[in-house]
Amino acid sequence: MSQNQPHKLFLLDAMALIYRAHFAFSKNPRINSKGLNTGVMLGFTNTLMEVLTKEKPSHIAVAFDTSAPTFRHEQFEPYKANRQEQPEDITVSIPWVKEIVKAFRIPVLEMDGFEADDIIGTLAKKAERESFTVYMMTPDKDYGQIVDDHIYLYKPAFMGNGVDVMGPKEVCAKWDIEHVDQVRDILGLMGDAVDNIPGIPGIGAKTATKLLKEFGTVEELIKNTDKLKGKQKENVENFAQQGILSKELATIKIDVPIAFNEEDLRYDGFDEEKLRAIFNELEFRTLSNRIFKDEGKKAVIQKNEQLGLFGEAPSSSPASEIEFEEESVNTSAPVVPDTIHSNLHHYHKIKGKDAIEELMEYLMVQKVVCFDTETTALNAMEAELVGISFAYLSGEAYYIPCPADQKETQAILELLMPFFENEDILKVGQNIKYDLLVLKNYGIEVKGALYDTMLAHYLIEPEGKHSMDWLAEQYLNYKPVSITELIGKKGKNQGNMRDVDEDEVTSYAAEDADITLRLKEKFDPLLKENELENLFYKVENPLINVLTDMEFEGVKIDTDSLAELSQALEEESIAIEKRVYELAGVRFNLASPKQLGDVLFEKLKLDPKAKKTKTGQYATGEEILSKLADEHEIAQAILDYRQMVKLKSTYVDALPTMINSKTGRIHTTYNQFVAATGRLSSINPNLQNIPIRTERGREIRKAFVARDENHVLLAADYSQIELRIMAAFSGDESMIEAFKNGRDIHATTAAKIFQVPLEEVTSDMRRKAKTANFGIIYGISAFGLSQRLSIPRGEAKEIIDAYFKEFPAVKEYMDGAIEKARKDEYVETILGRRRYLRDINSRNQTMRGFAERNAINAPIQGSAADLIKVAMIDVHNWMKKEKLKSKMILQVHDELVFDAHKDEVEILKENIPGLMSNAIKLAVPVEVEVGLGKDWLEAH
DNA sequence: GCGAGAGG
DNA sequence: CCTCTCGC
Repeated sequence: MSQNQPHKLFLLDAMALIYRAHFAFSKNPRINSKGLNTGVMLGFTNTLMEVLTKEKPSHIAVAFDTSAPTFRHEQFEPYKANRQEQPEDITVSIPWVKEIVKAFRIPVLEMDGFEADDIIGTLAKKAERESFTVYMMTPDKDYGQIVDDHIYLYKPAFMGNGVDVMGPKEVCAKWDIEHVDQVRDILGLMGDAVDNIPGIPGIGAKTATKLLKEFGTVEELIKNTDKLKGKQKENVENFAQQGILSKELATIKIDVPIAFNEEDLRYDGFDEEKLRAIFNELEFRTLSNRIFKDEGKKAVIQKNEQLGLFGEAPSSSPASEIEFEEESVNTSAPVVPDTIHSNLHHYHKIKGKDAIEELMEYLMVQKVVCFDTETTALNAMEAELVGISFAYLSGEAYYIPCPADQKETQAILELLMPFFENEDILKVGQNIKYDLLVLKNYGIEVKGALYDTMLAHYLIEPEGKHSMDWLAEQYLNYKPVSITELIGKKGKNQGNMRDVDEDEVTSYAAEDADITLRLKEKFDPLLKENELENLFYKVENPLINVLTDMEFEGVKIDTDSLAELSQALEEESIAIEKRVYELAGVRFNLASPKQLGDVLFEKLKLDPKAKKTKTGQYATGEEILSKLADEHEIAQAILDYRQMVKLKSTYVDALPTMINSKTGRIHTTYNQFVAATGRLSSINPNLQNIPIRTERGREIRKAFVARDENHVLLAADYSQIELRIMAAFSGDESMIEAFKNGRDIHATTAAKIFQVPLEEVTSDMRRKAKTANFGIIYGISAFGLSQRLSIPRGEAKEIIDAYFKEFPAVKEYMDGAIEKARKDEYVETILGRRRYLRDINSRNQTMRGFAERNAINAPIQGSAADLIKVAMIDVHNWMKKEKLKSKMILQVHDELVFDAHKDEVEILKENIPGLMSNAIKLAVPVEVEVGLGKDWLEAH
């Protein structure tokens, strides 16, 4: 065999896997029509199939114990005597399992006088010498002693735990020992109740570890009892022999007289006829369909052939070389992703009270359960439930259809209520806020901690895609059933989940829950590695509940005043449009920047050096038109027209159409996954860009009103929060000083950079300083500042130089941030939220510059986001604790808006600023301003 | 997909 | 610097 071909040997401990399957099915036994309990056979076959498809061993064997006594019984009579009588189901199942293994054309290894451990231990060591990578598949911890550079302990997935592959490092870490050999010493000292290995009395896992750290082996310990004290000394001395014997019993033999013959263990595919016959006998119809179905067969068998694994596939196939150079099973991803057809799973449809109640019994004893709702709409506030899926074991999921009859659905939910309201079960979901909101509309308040896989990935890879399909492919090499297959492409003609065949929805929904759960397993270690656990568990996940409540509440708008405004804007914009055509001397589409550009710069020739956009059009942006406005009436008219059209189309006319017919209010959706800096964003509609700067814009703000006469709007906003964070991070004395004394920060900045007393700061100086302050936060350049202030680049540079001279710590901080980014390729916020800046070392000036500005801006903008997120959680919890009637309804980056009950205005005003200021401790005072009013403009 | 403009 | 929505 050439070195190019894979040497990947899997050795399975049949007995251990059989016991495992037995216990997995002991709660709900599977009895076939002949009264045979087939749970063990099914569980074992599934595990075997999973190994073959997922890990693609080149060689494989299954080892069994025999009933003959082994050398261990001869050494120590009570060995394994403790073990209860083997359950009858297992005794009956063993011959079946052997037949199944044989039908897979996998060798069955057994030898009188030796246990499966010894056979596996011996073969593992022999195979390693033949340059195999060996995986010992067993949940039995004793095998740790055999683990070596190329021998791994492969614990199959079980009860919610994913596959666990342990090399020497992991084994040593698990027991806190120096060398894997010491697994024997540990077991020798502490004993093993299951196998009735006695050990030394009074020594458990902890003491064993401690003693071995000092003495290394059982033998050395016994020689040095003089270094022990008291009862421990006595025990070790009195039971020395028993300790030595225990170690011997726990030692897996590696010199069993068994030959290692490579060719015998090579896996060549299964015997279809035989396997079919066995499955028929056992009545494994689903499994049979899956394996023998044309698609399934292709996936299982041909995939392997492609990889050059089986038969006479050429050994020089480049794909196979690349594919199998990998050492670790986790990285040897197959080329073709698994799908619902090729992957092993059990997806069940659960219907009827009895079945649901039975499922509930299982759910209620879990610690971690994933669920997912299927609905009729994308908008959670308008969606009806079509079904709910649950998963708590990888590869296993349940789907409960919910009928269109809402009474029946309500009755189903009644049965599920104890699960959703259980405080102790971790609820896992992909974009779980959606599901919470759907359920909330059915009157269900989901309680207990949440775990959103989308959110997990957002923290791990802030700028990545977080859709389930994408994550499944990336992390699980799995291609889920696509939603378009079920309900068609997005858009007008997209079907409704309600109309899809129930079995198809079952597969789809159950798969979603299953995948989500499996993603969690992948993300857990990544969150830990990147130190994101605190942010994830303490901030982002708890925030989901806050956002759910806010979205559920929504906000009231005054449609009458908007209708009036619409009318006024309509008339005025038509008048201005007319005026523009008069001035231009031609009619054209004013709403088309392309046509406008041609009219302004080709026909009217307003600017011979007119700038163009990257697509070759003339640029007609606000900045450009503003410059022309002094000389040309048309420019100002266009600006006015644009403003009116913008306000009308984006707000005045759009908002009333977004009112929910049931609640009469507007419910935005807060997106927790899109802003790379950690901010929230708001869509459908975006309530984070409601106008405020212009007179007309403020009219729109006035239309956001309190819920009724008993309420007012209360707005609380952080004052200069990003600048304060900059001051705190840089530690700049004079900036911190200004904040501590509550001075006008922009005026103070102006006084410093223009070298005048505070009283002599003009409004123009203040404006420039204010722009400079914002620019600093954005990691600005002299060019950027000159643009914003419409001043020459040289003057802008002078301002920046003066700024850095007056605030030297700010300059240092900025340089340090870029330095850190260059080293780590990421920057982070106060709570450790990361932003990766992989272009920071790019040779492309533009890309590098962009990354450098981000290195400065991201930690500041992101820390401000961290702060308000924590504040939202704190305020929300406080309001809940106080059982207030008032509701938090909006968040606009540095501002929170409340629908405040008039009776509670005082208590809110007293508590909210403090909760917001103290959410995270900063080295500068954090100020919060509170306003009240019947509408948002007045409150702000 | 882009330009423009609303917000922070 | 970060978004979202509109109309072309």
